[in-house]
Amino acid sequence: MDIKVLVKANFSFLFEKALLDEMSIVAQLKEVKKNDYLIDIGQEMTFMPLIITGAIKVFRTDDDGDDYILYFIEGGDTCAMTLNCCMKGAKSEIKAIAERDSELLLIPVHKLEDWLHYKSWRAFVFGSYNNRFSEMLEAVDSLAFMNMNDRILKYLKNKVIANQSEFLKITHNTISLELNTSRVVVSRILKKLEIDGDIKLHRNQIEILDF
Amino acid sequence: MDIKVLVKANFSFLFEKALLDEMSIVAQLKEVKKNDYLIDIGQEMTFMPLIITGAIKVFRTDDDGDDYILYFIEGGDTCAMTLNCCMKGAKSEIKAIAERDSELLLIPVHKLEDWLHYKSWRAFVFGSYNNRFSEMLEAVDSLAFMNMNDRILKYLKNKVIANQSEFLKITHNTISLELNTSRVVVSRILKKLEIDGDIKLHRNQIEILDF
DNA sequence: TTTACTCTGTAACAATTGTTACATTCTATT
DNA sequence: AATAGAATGTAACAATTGTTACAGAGTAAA
Repeated sequence: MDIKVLVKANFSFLFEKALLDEMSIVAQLKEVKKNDYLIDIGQEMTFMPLIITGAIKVFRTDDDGDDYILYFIEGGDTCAMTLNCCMKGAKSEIKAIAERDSELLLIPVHKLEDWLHYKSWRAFVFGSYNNRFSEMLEAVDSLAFMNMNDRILKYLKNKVIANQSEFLKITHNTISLELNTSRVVVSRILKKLEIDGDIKLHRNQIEILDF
Repeated sequence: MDIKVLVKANFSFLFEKALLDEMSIVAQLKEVKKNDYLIDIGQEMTFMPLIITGAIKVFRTDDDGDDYILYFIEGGDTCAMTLNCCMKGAKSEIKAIAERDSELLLIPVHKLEDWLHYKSWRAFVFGSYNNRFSEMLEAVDSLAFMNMNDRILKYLKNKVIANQSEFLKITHNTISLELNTSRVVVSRILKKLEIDGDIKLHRNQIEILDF
């Protein structure tokens, strides 16, 4: 599809005309499949991704390779980490994986600063920072104040939003890896959630009921 | 003391001359005492604080009033949450308390955007966002990957830096409140850290040894 | 010095989370 | 259909963290 049409269709409510035009020239489309890596810890960012369709999940990883999911990013948004890295040419502190098949618009990093004279771009950049910040706070809230039961339920609900479906194609093991706990703990709690009527368990699939 | 002198003395290595001049005109000095509140959750920001001397600690609070410390901010920096809030006129998502007697420079919020045409200001604002982001990631790391023992030790070491002293005037109970655990757990672990030779315990004071 | 209060130490126990082990069920492939 | 592998269920136990209870030490104020 034509980039110009894509940009206009997806971002005309966000950005002013002149910026849309500039964007059409430099942006390139990238299509990724579910579970494709977008960026890993230590890698350098060369592009800033704007999400057109789909969803991305963002992880923190420790020295042992253990992961913890921070948040999902959905259509019309970007990754503040990119902003972070692009600004100082630093290396990524997170890793990002496609939660499902997604379309991204890639913007060369230097444009990030070039475009700050556009009011709409400034609003977008700062807005993205703020959204990401709020999500980081949510992540801290979960870890600092909630028990495993509630954390898993919250995780599942966020996943419903990211996938726009109450039928989640996911295994207990994957959940345990994304929340940095063990598969047995996840199975135990999911069974409890099912008994409590919050979810319904199937093989490779969890149905979220109380939504 | 004269604001102009203060601004120049503390920020001339950060900002260009024209900006320093503007800052001298609109900034006002605020001195706060240890444990003074700077901002609480739900409050609106009216000023953006730049820290001249001292240190600020930033907390997340849940619905039950339980706190969890996110990070310390030291001299020459600002609170990205302020940036966050100032930008959209939103209410604070965090609370901030003086870790020790501190001097702040208060900048009216609308200047934040006005000054974005200064290259040095843009660098400062984005740099602050990035620093805060990194510290949020550190907070998540602690919660997601570390046990209580290591979290307490890390907390103490950060406190040493914020206070520029290995002799921390603090009670076990205060630590438990800032890390959202219980006093007994803290006492138990501190005793272990003392046996391990990491710290030395005194009444109302903890000495950090392995620094 | 007595009193009241805060701070610290510690034991005993409870609750939550993590680990090991193994059985069963489902699915894809041969 | 037989087989192998993945996914789930669950029991038994371990480790970590949280709670309750109480004793004793230090400190400030009467």
